[in-house]
Amino acid sequence: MDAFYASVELLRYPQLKGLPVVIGGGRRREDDVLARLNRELPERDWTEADLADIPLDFFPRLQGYAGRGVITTATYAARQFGVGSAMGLMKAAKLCPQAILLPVDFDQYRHYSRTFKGIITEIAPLMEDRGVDEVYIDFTEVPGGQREGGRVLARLIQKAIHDATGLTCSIGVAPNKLLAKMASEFNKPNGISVVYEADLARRIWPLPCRKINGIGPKAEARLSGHGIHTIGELAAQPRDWLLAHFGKSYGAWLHDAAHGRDDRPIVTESEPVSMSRETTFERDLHAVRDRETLGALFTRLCEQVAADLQRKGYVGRTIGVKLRYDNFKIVTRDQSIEHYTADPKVLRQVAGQCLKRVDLSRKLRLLGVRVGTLLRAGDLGVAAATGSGLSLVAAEASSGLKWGHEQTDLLFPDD
DNA sequence: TCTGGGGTCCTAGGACCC
DNA sequence: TCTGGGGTCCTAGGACCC
Repeated sequence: MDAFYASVELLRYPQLKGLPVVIGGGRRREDDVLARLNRELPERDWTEADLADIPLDFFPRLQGYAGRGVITTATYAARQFGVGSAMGLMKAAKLCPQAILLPVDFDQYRHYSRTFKGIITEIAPLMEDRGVDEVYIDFTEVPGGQREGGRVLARLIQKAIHDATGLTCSIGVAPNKLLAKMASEFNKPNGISVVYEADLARRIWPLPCRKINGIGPKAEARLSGHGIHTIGELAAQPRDWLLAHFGKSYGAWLHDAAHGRDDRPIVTESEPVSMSRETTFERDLHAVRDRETLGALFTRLCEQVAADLQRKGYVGRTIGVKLRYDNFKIVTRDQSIEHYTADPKVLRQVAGQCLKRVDLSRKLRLLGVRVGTLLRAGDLGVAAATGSGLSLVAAEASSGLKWGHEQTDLLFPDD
């Protein structure tokens, strides 16, 4: 299989090119650049079309930021100061106060995301969605896909995306998804890298283990404890040694990954497993002292999840809560119920029961509500009828009359 | 001045069933 | 007194990714 990994760079203001910019936060809507322009320079009707004309002075700065937000993404100029994704904005403000702070605008991202993916599927239909700004493509069967090792097709996709959106895009091309993802990082932003199997030792092995998609901070630390820092050092470990120290499954995967082996196919369709909503409070809350605030937030989270389920056409039957205490410890509780639902009242009731099973003496920082074991709402009747019927038939076929009859009552409690 | 929100997948123990 | 093996479902926690 030949794979592409493409990710777009979501920077839309040409006048900010080369400047330190961070995107994040989101609570301070008054920071929205267009809103502020229309308030302070009302003689012009500022719209999306005028983004390139916005004077630099009108962009808010990171300096003085107060709040719990984190950085979603940052320009390369900002990263020079040591700021980057997932860093707290207040810490970033210390490192780079002059950086421009833009709020996250999910509606806008979704719009650009759809456009970007639409363009790609027109050219190469086998696309795997990996989030708002990233995709894998299998271009083995795309006409002309093999020219210059895929570079020609990559340039075509880059140009089409830029023409339609003004966004730049980094692309990695390799024999599989693992290597394509690593290749896409070689030449950012707006670059194309082609990595062949023969390049493994020269281009992949010198990289830190952390560059492998699937090795996070914990695994990196453990490897480091064994003196393993680069992918080459990882590849040099005997397979049996990795199995012994990292388990049968993860150890084998580590060994394969270090040797550039990956046979995962491109997955073009997938069903959601769960849906959730969570919120970090502006200040830590106490279950008793802030009971009303917390109760209202809790109800709202349930309503939001219910609305998400309904909008997307799903029901679920495992309902749970997530709490993060002021010491950052996370606990979860969930409960499966008999009937699938997307009813906010049912969610609130069951989630409320879950909440009773956790320690509420510590102050809370975050509260979340989750629904799992999802089913398409349209398949609800089908599952109730044929699902149960089939299991009954199977039971009778395998064990005769011994317990087939008593099952009948259990399987159709409401019919 | 600590550290968002929305996901997936894996592990592991216990209940329960055959 | 000691004792199987396989399977599924449920729950809790944790690593990781975008």
